[in-house]
Amino acid sequence: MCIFDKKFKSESMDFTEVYPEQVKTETQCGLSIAFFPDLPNEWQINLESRRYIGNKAKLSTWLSDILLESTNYYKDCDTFFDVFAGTGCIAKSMFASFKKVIVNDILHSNQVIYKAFFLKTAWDKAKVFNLLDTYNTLNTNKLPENYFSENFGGKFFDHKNAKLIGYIREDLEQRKREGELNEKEFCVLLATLIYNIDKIANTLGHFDAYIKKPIRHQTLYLKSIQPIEFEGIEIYREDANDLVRKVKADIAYIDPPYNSRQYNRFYHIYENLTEWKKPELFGVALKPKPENSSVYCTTKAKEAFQDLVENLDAKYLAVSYNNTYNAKSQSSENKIKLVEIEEILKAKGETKVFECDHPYFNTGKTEFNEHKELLFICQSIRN
DNA sequence: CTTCGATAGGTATGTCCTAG
DNA sequence: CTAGGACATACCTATCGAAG
Repeated sequence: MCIFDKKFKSESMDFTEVYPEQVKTETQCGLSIAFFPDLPNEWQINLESRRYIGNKAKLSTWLSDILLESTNYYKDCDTFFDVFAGTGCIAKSMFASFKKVIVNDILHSNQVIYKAFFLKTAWDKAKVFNLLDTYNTLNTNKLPENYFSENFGGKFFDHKNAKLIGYIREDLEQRKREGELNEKEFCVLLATLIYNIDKIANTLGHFDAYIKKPIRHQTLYLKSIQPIEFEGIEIYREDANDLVRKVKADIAYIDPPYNSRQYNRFYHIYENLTEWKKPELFGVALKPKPENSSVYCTTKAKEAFQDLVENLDAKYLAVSYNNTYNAKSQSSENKIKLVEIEEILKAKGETKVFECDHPYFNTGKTEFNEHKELLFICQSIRN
């Protein structure tokens, strides 16, 4: 058994003193030490360590600097509202500066991730550790076939890992049903599963398609996520245009999808795993019937954006944009033009634009010689 | 101490098909 | 013809260790 069981319960434990031994222990007993502060990054799974389309993690310093400087946040701003929060990285970077941070995203999986990382409710860490330990030491050869392995085995994951993932998810469901896990504990475990399978998925970062070449086996080992709990967090899973009619904020950050790529299609595996309703699946990529598609990925994007801005009750609006509007492929072309964004924001209030050279990543043949990440800051004219 | 090559990690688009 | 969905995938960069 692991020495951690006992030590973890001790409030006054000196982490630095026992630290090198603990790192070794971790690999042997499968118990994650990710909840311990001051450990090197390779032993933690952070909110940022996730593959996600349009991920703003690398821009968060630039973004928050501009945001905080240009909005006088320290004088009269208490509430930050991330309307399309995605990974939640930008929202997290605001915890130190605001009393209240509101996050919203339509995807179920992102919801679980916010609860796991941010929610400040009581949970039994030792229980979570022990369960992860159990999962990490399972004999994967003896696991039964299940929904996940039957559908995704040999495709998005190798068969062994798919069986393990399906087994763990089913086990979590049962423990939740029996009241053995509270919501926070369940979310931490499920988010941990999501973050770890992200690392071994047979894809190029999303689940719109899988790689057809033979799958290289990688061991699935669950390293615990490291929550950053925040008292002032408020979590929603609503249509952005509905939600803005209900909440108020000092600063609202708007980073919608800008091209026709639907996030619910990219991350259907996580949605499936989170909801665990075992839906019927279609097509080569085994996606369920579309749910929670975004109007921002369609030709109605401009109208939706206009409606959003008009109804948003915030002192400041910050809007992210990049100039990928001349892509060769129609699917990647921005649905809202730069001038349209400017126009809509200017009607709302005084608007400034900031730009940053963002080293673009591109698998295609379109050349973005001057790829820029833009940030609009609009000070709302309050009536 | 410097350079080079291997490897891991991260993120985006190209292209075809079909329904209306 | 158009829009959106389905299917498929590449390339750049940071890092680390070996070699010079």
